[in-house]
Amino acid sequence: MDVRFTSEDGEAVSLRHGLLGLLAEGPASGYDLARRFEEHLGPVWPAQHPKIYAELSRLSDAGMIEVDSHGPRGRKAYRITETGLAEIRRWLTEEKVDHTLRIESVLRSFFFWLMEPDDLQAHLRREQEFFAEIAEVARGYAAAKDRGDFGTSGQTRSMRVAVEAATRIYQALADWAEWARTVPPAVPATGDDAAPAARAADGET
Amino acid sequence: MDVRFTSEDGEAVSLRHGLLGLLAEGPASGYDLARRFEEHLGPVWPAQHPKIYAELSRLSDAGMIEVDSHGPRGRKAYRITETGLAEIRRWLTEEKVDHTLRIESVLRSFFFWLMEPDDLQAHLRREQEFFAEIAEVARGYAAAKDRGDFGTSGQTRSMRVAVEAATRIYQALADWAEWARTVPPAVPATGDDAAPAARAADGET
DNA sequence: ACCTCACATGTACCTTGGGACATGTACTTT
DNA sequence: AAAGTACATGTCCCAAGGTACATGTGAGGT
Repeated sequence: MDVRFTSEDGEAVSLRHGLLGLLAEGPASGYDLARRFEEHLGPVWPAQHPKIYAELSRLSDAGMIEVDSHGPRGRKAYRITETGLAEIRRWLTEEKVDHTLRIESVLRSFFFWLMEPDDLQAHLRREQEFFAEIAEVARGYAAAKDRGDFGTSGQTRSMRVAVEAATRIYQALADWAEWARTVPPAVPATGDDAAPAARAADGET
Repeated sequence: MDVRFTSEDGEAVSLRHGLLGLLAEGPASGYDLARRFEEHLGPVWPAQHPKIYAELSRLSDAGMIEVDSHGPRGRKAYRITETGLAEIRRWLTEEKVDHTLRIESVLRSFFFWLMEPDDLQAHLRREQEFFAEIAEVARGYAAAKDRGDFGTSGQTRSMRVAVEAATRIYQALADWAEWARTVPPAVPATGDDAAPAARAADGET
């Protein structure tokens, strides 16, 4: 077949491999996958069902997956093929990892100096609470896995590893937000005007 | 003016506010911004110059920025306007934060069970080294700021906060990778075949 | 018998992101 | 004087993401 998957040099695409990975656990329909994406990968990698169905078609055309069964209301479950399994294994071992973070909270922090100190404090408090909360949820989830609530299969162990990442990252962000609240709000500014910027580099043509 | 920025309900767009934020520090050209994006926000928020120029045009049309000066080789420096400054402040204080992580390393971990134990160990070792390395770089950068190498302006303090986030997150990821290496590689498998999956739902057409 | 809700799959459109390609200018080195 | 490099701005196209819209089915309640 001739389907072009990776533009020329072989860049990776996430949704595709996410779907292959989930299908490697066993057959599932687009609907199932949409839910599992939301439940399991949700906070880490969002995916909407239209994209999922579209991607499934493409994967099917490429021979990476095939229809496993037809169910009640038009339900179509897909099964991963040897080709698909080989592809996700290749991706996991050979394709280099994209390490960019893309965390909006962090991006925003570059511009904290533009915020009123009070607004910033309130913002950081909310952020801290939020991150601490999901960190706690993640910890609870990790504990359940450690108790063996979900068995000891390879999938479960991998989930456990992923959950550990979530725990640590969210906790790190919660700690960070807490720490950030202790950073003094820069020099006292001019007094009458709270806007410290926008003048700079006085005009020449 | 009538330019529609945020599709209906007011969703945020990152590049736009990233540019506004950088311009709030003072006038800069597209070229400058492309470099600053790469140097400062690089690992957190990648942006290519074509997008930057395009976005600058749009921001200019919207009255958020305006041409500040013309330089040597067609160089056009932009300056943020009051409107633009108000917009980024509004974004910072009013717009709710998107907390999704989108970290490929973590996404991959969901599928670690598909990897050969040896490959996985090698992978985790590389990941650990990589994360530890940038964490160290970030720490060095933080130390330089703490020594006051870059002054004590609001911008610098915000940068310091952002760097702290990078430090903590990368360190968390390094620790996570190290921890993950100690997780036993699931049940011993069948012995003759190292591929534990892909059979499920055994074949009929 | 009807209604409603969860299940299930898709199309259409618009925006965003990324890479390739194109163009031209000033400075610096040989 | 020529050549190379860093500066500087952009167009074009395709892939990917996100939202809205459209459609139909089966199970369970009233």
